[in-house]
Amino acid sequence: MKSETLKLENQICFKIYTAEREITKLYRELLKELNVTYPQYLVLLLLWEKHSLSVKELGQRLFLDSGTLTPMLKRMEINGLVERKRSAQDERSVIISVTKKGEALKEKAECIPDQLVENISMKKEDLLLLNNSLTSILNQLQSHQ
Amino acid sequence: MKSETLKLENQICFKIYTAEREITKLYRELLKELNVTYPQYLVLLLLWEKHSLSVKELGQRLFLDSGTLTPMLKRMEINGLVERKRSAQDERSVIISVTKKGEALKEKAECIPDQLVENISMKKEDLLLLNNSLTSILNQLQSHQ
DNA sequence: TAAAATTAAATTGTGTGCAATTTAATAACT
DNA sequence: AGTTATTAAATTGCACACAATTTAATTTTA
Repeated sequence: MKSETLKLENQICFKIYTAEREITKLYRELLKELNVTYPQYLVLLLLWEKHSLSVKELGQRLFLDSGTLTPMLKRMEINGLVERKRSAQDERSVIISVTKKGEALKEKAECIPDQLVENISMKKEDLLLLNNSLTSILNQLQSHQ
Repeated sequence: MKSETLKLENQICFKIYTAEREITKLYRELLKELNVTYPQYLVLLLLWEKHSLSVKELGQRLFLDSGTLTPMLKRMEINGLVERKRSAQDERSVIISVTKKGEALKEKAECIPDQLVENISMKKEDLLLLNNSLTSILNQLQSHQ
């Protein structure tokens, strides 16, 4: 009885590990035209909403630290998608804002969610179930910090 | 109506992306004593069952290619966990076998699934639901190769 | 206010993960 | 048999991801 649960646990972790890479692979294809990675796309999604966010705020929303964000944002800056400048109010903070070029990608990206739905092609009901399950396990995982 | 589904899609992908990192973080803690990473632990799980597998077979089971496996297996070899030798039957193939030291880790690892269950602490019923949902989306994702 | 503590990014170092290419061995074909 | 095609690893190059440390700025506190 117990060992079933243990095996199941392992399966679930491995499946999440595998699903993450499959999703990244799918996004790689969909984002090829925009010349951005999936994590960069996540940053853009936030900046298309808010225009400007500090590195700290981006980190809080994406659960990423400066060790990941700093070099990634520098690459996005080099590609002309974002600007980085120190906050005048607090010189410790770095404000990231989306450039016109970055803003322009929003249009090209409009079709991506549709394409994603096509590729995954699951019933809305099943997607809701999956969403609820993921919310539940994320709450558990993140409750330990 | 459609746009809700699209948003949901994005949420699910981001949640899987986040959950994968939270799970890896949890495993990092649990595997610290064994001095292996989560992907290395997955290799060991297979080798504890089969003792010897080719790089190709490991890749098929873990959905990883030689670009990932070769350097990882070399690190595991350096740490004395596995041996790598060319197959006599087919010199193209490299056979990975677990060493005594690698075998010895199996005992230390016995408690990991229990600790995992403790940390996640979800009802078996919810775990089954999540497992089914993940199987479903993985089938969808992997059906496109 | 001066020293100590905290905070935000950046940096350093290690380990994946994968596309693309290369190398070597085997299989298939003419 | 000799050429071509295929296959299995390895290699190269790039982009995360994160622990640990460092640097600089701001707060807190004595």
